[in-house]
Parts: sequence; C-alpha cells; structure tokens
Amino acid sequence: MATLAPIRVDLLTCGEVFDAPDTDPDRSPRHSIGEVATASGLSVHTLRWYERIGLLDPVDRSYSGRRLYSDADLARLAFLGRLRLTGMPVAQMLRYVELVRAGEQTFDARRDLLVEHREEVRQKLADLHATLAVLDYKIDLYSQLQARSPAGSQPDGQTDRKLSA
Amino acid sequence: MATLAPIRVDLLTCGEVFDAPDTDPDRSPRHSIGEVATASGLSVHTLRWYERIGLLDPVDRSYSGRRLYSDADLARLAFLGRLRLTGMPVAQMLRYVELVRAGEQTFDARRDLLVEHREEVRQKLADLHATLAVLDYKIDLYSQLQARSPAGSQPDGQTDRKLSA
DNA sequence: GGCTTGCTTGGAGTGCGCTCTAGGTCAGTA
DNA sequence: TACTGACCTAGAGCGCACTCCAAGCAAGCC
Repeated sequence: MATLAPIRVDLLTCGEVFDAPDTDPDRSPRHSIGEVATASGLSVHTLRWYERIGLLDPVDRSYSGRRLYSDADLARLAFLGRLRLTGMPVAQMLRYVELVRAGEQTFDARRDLLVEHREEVRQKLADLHATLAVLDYKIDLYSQLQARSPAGSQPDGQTDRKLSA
Repeated sequence: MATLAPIRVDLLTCGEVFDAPDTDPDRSPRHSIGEVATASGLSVHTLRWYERIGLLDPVDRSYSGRRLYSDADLARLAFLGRLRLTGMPVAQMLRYVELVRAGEQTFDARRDLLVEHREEVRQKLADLHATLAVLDYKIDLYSQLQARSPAGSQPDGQTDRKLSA
C-alpha cells in the first residue's frame, strides 16, 4: 500500500496529479480505505456508502477484494467533499456525477448545476458574515459586562434589552 | 392582530425595538403565529416545536388560546434563527437559552458559548471561500468548453484530467 | 346557518446522511 | 500457530430537525 504522503491533489481543480502518465494506471499509487478515510475526513462507512449509492465509480480491488483507491478517486472525493461541506445535498451530488458519466454533451448541464450551487454558497457566505457581526457585537457586550460586574451589580435595563434575547 | 409592517427588530443586536416603553407591555404589538412564520421564515410547526422544547418561553395567548408573539419573542427568534442558520445545533441553542434564563451570573458562560460558535462560523466562512474558488474555476472551464465545442469536437486529454472528477 | 380559514393539541411520521451490526476473510507479527 | 487489526458484505438502526396528522375550536363573511 502506498504511503499517504505522496497523495497530491490539485486543490484548485480538485483534479488529480499523477506521478506517472495517466496512460499507465498501474503506476498510479493505490490507497486503502483506511488511509483515504484519514486523508479525507470521511469515515470508512461513508466511503463505502458513497460507492454503494454511485457517488464513486466502483473502486478497484486487490485480489482479496479490498478497495484500492486511485488518485482519480481521491480527486473526485476531494471535489465531492467540498460540495458536501458547503451544503450540497447528496442527491444533487449524484446528479452531477451522473452528468460527468454521461460525457461531453453534459458540459452545460454540469455548469448550470455548479452555478446554482455557487449562488447558494454566496448566500451562505452572506448569512455567515451577517451573523458574525451579531456575534461580535454580543460577545463584546458580554465581555464588557464581565469586566464591569463580575459579581452582581444592579441591572441597568439597557443591558436587559440588548441581551435578553 | 397588529399588521406585520411595524415589527421592527434591531438587526445588529437582534434586540427588540418597542413602540411603547417596555414598562407598558399591553401596548406592545402582538402577532399571530402565521404572521411570525411569514416574517421569520420558520414554519408554524417549527415555531410551536421551538416553544414546546423550550427554545421560546411560553408565548402569551389570546382569550381563545391563540398564540400572541411579542416583539421580545420576535427578537429572540431573530437571534435564534441566525444561530440556526449558521449551523448551531438546536441542543446548543437550548443551552444558550437556559443560560439566559439563569440570569446575570451566566454572562461569561454565554459569552464562551458564542465565542465557540463564532469560531465555527469562521471555519465555515473559510470553507465556503475555498469552495467558491474551486467553483469559479470549474464554471469558467465549462464555459470555455461550451463556447469552444457546442457539439462534439475531439477531446484534448487535459480537459478530461481537469473535469473528470 | 353554513362555509372558509387559521388556529389548537399530543403524538406519530419523514427525510437525510450517515452509522453501526453481525458474521466473516485476510495480512502481518510473535 | 495464534493473535491482532484492518478489511469485506447486506442490511438494520439512529439522530437530527423538523413535518404532518387527526380532531376540534373560533372568528369572519355571505
């Protein structure tokens, strides 16, 4: 089993970087499910489940039936992991993967799907930024209160209004 | 039932803005569950459920038993909605609410809880930003491909490598 | 009066995304 | 040879956050 260190996946494209030309898949390093779980942050259960539902093409096997993940598998996992992490439902990820399988004529459909997700990512960014401001404000208020009255001074009303929620 | 328009909630503090002094709660506008659902984006089911599990204090009732939400309720909902929207589990929201109920001696605990959530919000922001870059890159690539080959030109290999995942 | 609409309750049901179980195989080490 | 630990399968189970159901009540309108 190849060590984990040489797994190199292009972070921007989530495309694989082969150590050997991709016309020679035998020299592509192969990784056990445990290694991939550690590297990807997904559990081995989840990795097997992703394959079962079709998010991953059937992974190559050793002669004894164990999974051997290629760098291409890792690349797909890296991208799918990003989509998942940013809230894309598994069903939509599956749709994307099926478009990829269907070949070149789905370029525009894939693009549309990603554009749609990008909009949701932007919306989430906006929500998070807005909440961050609220959190900063409240945390600051609590910090002042701690400094001012570590043990019971009289309430001032304003404070109640601002922090009761 | 008061109309929805005059519901004014301070967006930064998520604290309520009373039309009348808060020593005169009778003049605080009251809102039906349907109005609150529309205004908050939560379903009426969810509003009742939040109250049932203790996220909201028992809401005032009309003589016939219908819920009448005060602006203070709306303010709490606004803040809780922000926490929820940014991924705080309901159980943790409940912990926060219980700290609020416990009074002044929980200022620092509340602060800690919010600081912890702020860290997660920041992590999510980072994840979303990173994914946004990947999406921009892939979408751009697909756009170029659409423009270049709207109907089957020969594949170039590089493209396969970059988009296969 | 009859109809519609919006509300009430307790409790059951749902969808998602894993997560685990049972029972077994296989690889590496002492 | 015995043991440990990582892996295999099909399928069941689980936690979360709602979401809905059934049966009933009340207000407003023609």
